[in-house]
Amino acid sequence: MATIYQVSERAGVSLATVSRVMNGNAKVSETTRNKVLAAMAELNYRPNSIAQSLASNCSNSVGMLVSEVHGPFFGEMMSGVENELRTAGKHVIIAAGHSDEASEKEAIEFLISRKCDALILHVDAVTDQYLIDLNERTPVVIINRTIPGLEDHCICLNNELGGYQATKALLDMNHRQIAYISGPLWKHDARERFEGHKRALSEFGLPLDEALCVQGDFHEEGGARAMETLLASAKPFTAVACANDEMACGAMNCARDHKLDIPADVSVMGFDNVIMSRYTFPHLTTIDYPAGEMGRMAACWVRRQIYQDKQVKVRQLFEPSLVLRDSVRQL
Amino acid sequence: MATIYQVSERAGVSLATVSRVMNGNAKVSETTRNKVLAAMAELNYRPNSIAQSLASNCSNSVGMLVSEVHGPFFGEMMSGVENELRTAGKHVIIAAGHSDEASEKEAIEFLISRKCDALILHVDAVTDQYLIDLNERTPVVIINRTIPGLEDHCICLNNELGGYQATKALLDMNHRQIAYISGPLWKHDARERFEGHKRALSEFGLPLDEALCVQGDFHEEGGARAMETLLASAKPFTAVACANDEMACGAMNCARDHKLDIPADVSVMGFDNVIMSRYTFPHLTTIDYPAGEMGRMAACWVRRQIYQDKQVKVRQLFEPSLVLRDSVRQL
DNA sequence: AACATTCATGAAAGCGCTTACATTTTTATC
DNA sequence: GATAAAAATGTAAGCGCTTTCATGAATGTT
Repeated sequence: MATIYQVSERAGVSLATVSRVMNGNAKVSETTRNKVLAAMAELNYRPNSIAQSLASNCSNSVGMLVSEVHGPFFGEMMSGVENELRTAGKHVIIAAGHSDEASEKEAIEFLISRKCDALILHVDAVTDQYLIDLNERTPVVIINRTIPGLEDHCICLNNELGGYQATKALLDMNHRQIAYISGPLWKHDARERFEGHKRALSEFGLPLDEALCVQGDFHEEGGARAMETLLASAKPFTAVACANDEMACGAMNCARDHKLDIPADVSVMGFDNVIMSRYTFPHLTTIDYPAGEMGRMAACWVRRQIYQDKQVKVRQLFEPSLVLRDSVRQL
Repeated sequence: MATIYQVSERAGVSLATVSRVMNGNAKVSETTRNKVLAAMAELNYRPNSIAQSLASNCSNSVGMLVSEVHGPFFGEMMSGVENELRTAGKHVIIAAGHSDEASEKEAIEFLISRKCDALILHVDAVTDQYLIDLNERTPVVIINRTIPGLEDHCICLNNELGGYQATKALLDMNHRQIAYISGPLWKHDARERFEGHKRALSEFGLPLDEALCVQGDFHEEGGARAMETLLASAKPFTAVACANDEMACGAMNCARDHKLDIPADVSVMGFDNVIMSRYTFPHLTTIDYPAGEMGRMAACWVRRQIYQDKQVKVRQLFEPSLVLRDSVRQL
């Protein structure tokens, strides 16, 4: 592997000059630039990115922490990040936090030890204060969470609005007895979505019926279990809004096991518009969460704020939107 | 950030000694080791991994190339890799190849420029020879493809066997008119699965009916289109084996649009046992592809062969297995 | 006690770049 | 053509580690 020194020798110039033509940040005469370029080509020179990083104190890498590397949701997000960052010549180091505080912190330390220039985080378990302190150590951009004092580092979906839209859609289709399967309420997004649900109800002058609200776990099993609970309670309902698509699937399966037809007997609303929701039967009516685009924006944030690429525009707030499919019917 | 120099100063020893206690590869007396450890702790010292990489010529990073970062299949695989590698203190750089030759090559060059110690590749578009040459430049482990001459670098699923199992299962349930929706036949895995299908048929003394074989694209749309073609051809069939789950979903949707009940009117067999297959209606009977485990094994290969961790065992050949659910019925 | 071994440590030369500063060359100005 | 200013290039000091080789201390041997 050729080094910058051999290039400089061959081109008959100094190291510094070669470095200059590589980085294009200082004037080099047309003649010498061509000599250098020619030497590079002849030697098939590739700069050693590690040496560059050490000398420039910039690793050109950004860490990304997600709850789980698998899972449709994060796939889209990582895909958006990878795409955007690679076109900028940066690379993504992936780590999983498993929604567990110790594990999230450990993953973050790992990424820091890797000298990432910035961290893109989708974390649940860690506190706001931790993130604020972390940001002092290394720049951070946070997806799907608003941290007071760090607002300009957050790429968010209006979860409350999504929760509202979901229940509003049900209400607009004349449902009045609407059950709700929430996510784990210690997660802010779960709470926000639930808030939206309540707002929609109250807008229609309906009280929140505690007996129709059950907490799930954002997974299929939890959705099924929650549905079981709802069905057992004997409280009648015509529709159930779920805080994510996986739980909606669980709920649908459970309902089917009880010989209920969807949507004839009960309508089901999801949230996230995960790929899978197009494959369920019936196809799930849900709220779109633009995860890929939000990932991309997190990457844009990094390009702009860390790599000083002021060309790229960043959008921080995203709006969910209703996706009508077949699991909800008009009453 | 403290450097090794400051640690050595504080501990009253030389740089070399500090380096020795860090790496544990040379004898250091208990006394000095403790002094150094203490100094490290006091200074909250973290070695600079970039400097380590430059000096040791080992980046501790491994590149992983998948077709798409999203997609359930690759999520599992990346998850397996990430897990295994992180416990070994290495990191994963992710890139997407989009099943396109130019794009795959570009991604590989990108990973190489990042000085990855090894590359884990899931590629379709690139030739065997390219991979053989590539392996001379940088160690490569290949998932889901057998390269002649590079067999010991391959982590494979017996796709032919999977194809066989799928059709055999259908035959065992007394289906005799079995349609087949293949993947794009320029992909080896698609070809292999198809071969398995043929073997099962011939084992039962059945001829391959060309009119019942149609080529799909491994995506939902292609599955739907293929089913449309099959239905239009007016050739009767009682079951359809699909080369992956996504196409099976497309086929099921198409069948449903034609008022056919699954599995009463037509049985559908998938392949891959992607997460989604548990959410479809009816739940898809399919062939399990242990993608997560195979990813993990690729990582183990790297640990063993590249990082010389002879503790870890590597398994290179994986067997698919039948997952019985609800989309296939006994005749 | 003299010598050979072994063990622990230190000195210093890289690894392949970037960049501040110094020097030389070119261009502009009168 | 002399001088100043600007532009191009070179010199060399890092960046924070690893590792070879040399040195000195401790131990063993007779």
